[in-house]
Amino acid sequence: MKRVELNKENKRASLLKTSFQLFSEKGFAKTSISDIVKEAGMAKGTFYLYFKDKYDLRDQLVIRKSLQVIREANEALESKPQKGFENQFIAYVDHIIECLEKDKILLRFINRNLSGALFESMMEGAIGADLQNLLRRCEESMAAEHIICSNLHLMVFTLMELLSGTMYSCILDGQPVTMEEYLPYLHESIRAIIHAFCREQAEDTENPAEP
Amino acid sequence: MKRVELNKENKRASLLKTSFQLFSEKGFAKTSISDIVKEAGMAKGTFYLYFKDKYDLRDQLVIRKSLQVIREANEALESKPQKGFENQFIAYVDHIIECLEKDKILLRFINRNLSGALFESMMEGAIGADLQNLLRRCEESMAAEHIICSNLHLMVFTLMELLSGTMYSCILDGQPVTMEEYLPYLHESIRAIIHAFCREQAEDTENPAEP
Amino acid sequence: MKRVELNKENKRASLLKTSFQLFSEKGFAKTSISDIVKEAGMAKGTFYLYFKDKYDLRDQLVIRKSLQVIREANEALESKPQKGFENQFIAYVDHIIECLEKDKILLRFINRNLSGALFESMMEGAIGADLQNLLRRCEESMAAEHIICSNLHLMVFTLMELLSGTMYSCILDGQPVTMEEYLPYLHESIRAIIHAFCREQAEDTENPAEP
Amino acid sequence: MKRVELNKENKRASLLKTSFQLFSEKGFAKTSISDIVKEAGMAKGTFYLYFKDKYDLRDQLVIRKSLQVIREANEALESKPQKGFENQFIAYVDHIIECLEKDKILLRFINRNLSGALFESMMEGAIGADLQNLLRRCEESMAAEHIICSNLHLMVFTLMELLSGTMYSCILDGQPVTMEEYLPYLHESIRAIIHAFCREQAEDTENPAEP
DNA sequence: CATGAATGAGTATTCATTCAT
DNA sequence: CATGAATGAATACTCATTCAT
Repeated sequence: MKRVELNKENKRASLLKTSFQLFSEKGFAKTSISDIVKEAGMAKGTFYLYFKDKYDLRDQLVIRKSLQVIREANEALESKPQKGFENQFIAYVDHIIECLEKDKILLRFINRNLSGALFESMMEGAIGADLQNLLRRCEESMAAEHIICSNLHLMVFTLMELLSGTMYSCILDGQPVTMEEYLPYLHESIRAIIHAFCREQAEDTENPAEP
Repeated sequence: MKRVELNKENKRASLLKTSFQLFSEKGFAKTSISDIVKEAGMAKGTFYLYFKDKYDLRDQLVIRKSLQVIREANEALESKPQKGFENQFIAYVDHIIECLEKDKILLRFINRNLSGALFESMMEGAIGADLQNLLRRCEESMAAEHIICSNLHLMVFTLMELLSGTMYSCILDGQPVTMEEYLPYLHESIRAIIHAFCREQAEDTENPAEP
Repeated sequence: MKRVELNKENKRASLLKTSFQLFSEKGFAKTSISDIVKEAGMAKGTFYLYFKDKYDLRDQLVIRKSLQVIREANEALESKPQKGFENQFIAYVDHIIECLEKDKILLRFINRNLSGALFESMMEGAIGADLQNLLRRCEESMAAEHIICSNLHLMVFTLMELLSGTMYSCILDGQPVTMEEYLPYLHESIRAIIHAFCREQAEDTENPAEP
Repeated sequence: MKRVELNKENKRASLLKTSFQLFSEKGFAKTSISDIVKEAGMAKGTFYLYFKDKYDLRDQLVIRKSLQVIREANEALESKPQKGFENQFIAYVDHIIECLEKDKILLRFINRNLSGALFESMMEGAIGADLQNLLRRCEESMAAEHIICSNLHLMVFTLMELLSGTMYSCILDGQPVTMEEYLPYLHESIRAIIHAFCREQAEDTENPAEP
């Protein structure tokens, strides 16, 4: 029964916003549709005009929020380009960390609610496109720098799993150390993995760009 | 007196086993206590003689199952000792992977239900002791090989986060590749991270403590 | 809009009526919410749209029923005014007795369920206002008759405790005698207590009775 | 699981004592047999060796506790005899008040749990005998003082109802005043009621029992 | 579009009571 | 006598979903 919440105009947005708050506070399982509509200041029936059920709402929420993080990281990367593939990648990672460190609730939310099934469906939507984009840009950078990667997909996968796991622990729990303390080690680990996957192309003269 | 004690332990074991099965099949949220006791063939009230509630049951389950994996890996490691710290660690990881690849349900269960709060409480129990043990053994190995690690704790943290994230994806979803395909890359990544954290001690005799 | 409001009030009334019946028949503790809604012909959930729980329902019931008795006694008193404070008070008491003798279930219900805590909260609501009214009227009567009461509050308290205790025994159990038999003794006792608390104002000459 | 509570010897007494405490603290309805035996440090089954059920236990408790109060008042009265029937009665009342003011828990317990049905059954047991005793003593006192009471039973009934109602309010709730403040008014009311029921016998010789 | 009253299946939890040991 | 594990009926309460207005 809070406000009338920008009445009319944008009920869907209001429901998304309210439910994000409640899911973060009380968790998904303990948040009822009743709670959401009461907080959003509308009637129960209205919920079903916009979402199929609670799960539908959650999934839309995860997609929007994840997309938002990735977009922000992309934009930040474009506005401040780095020299060299390795540095670019690390800058990208730092943007994501910075973004989620500012919005810990979002981090917790994404981590809690990002199920495998949903993740795959996201990969075929806008997020997938964005990530394809990222991969392509990586390839370009590496080509420009004459770097050969044994398996780009798996390298990104490895790096992303490392990032998401450690980020969650350090940012949210400060366990085993805070993100600030961990960051140099993370950077080193990332560089080490990149080196493990990549090698520089042999001499320019002998190998004139893959004949 | 013995008969009765035995019977109790059977009851508890039966509840744990049944609920593990149901949680794995239908998920924790969609499994009711009714389901569990019906499947286990006992009265509802009996459940409450052994567990405080569904959450208590789940936590005990996670602890038992996790402990089991770690113990198995420890035993396997002891029975087949490896040469060198790096190889030892990789063998340890391989044991865990092997163990969870055989029991995917267990992997899914642990990953789904291992919340941060529970994890920390586990670290103060038997599992914590086992992991302390592991760390100590690492230290001994490294000392014996004159390897200096910049931060052993954070190295193990990094390696474990990498392992658990990739393991979940590859073993359970086969995404982006199967574990079999990913394994060589994982090994390389592990070695790379270890190298990033460690360096060999300078000359044996002279070694004037970092000149 | 009106139809719906009306329907709601009917539902609430139906629950109150049904539960009063059941509480009277089987007692509060042995009446379940299931019983009530079954008897009232509605769904379980509907109950919780109108009352917080069984205790809330009971309290609302006690308040309504008590108010009803007091209101009736007030109305009866106004329609048949008596001469003199003492007679007025006795007439008031007789109205209450008459009213509860006709509705023994109500008497039993009020007596059983009127806890101290609820009683006090009632005293701050409509019932309190009604009783304040009664006290004020008593004061006026007494002033008009030049009667001085050493402590009006305590007198009414004393009389009411006497009334409620004896009423319950005599009307409901016929113990030690029926109300009919006891009534003259009750009247005498009331008069005696009033005399014990009050005395007539001194001599006419000095204070010529407010001419 | 407290102590072993004077093990063997006196389980019944232990159960009575423990349950009195718990009933007083949490109320009868919210005290379970589990609570009682746990607190008394014995097994559930043991309860049923001594009491039929919770209601049986409560009733025995009420009887014992009530008897105790009456006995104490009787003993106190005998040890400090008063001059005159009226003073005797008031002394008796004061003893009861004093006794219950010291043990408010007991007062609350008796008031909460003394149902009409139980009361009657008590009247046919030891308590009834004690009260008969009291009545007989009253008659003797009055005869000795040449006082004639229009109805001794109803007078005692009236006085007792007045006493119990006001005592509960004043002692336990301090409402509308404390017992200390109320006591003089109570005494006056009692004397007034006694006077209303009794009159002194006219001259001894000339007045041969109401001509 | 929006409402919110009504539903009733479903859930966790309690507890008096029994009975084999 | 004493135990306490086992029972399962019973209870309060929740909540996603529908539908008449």
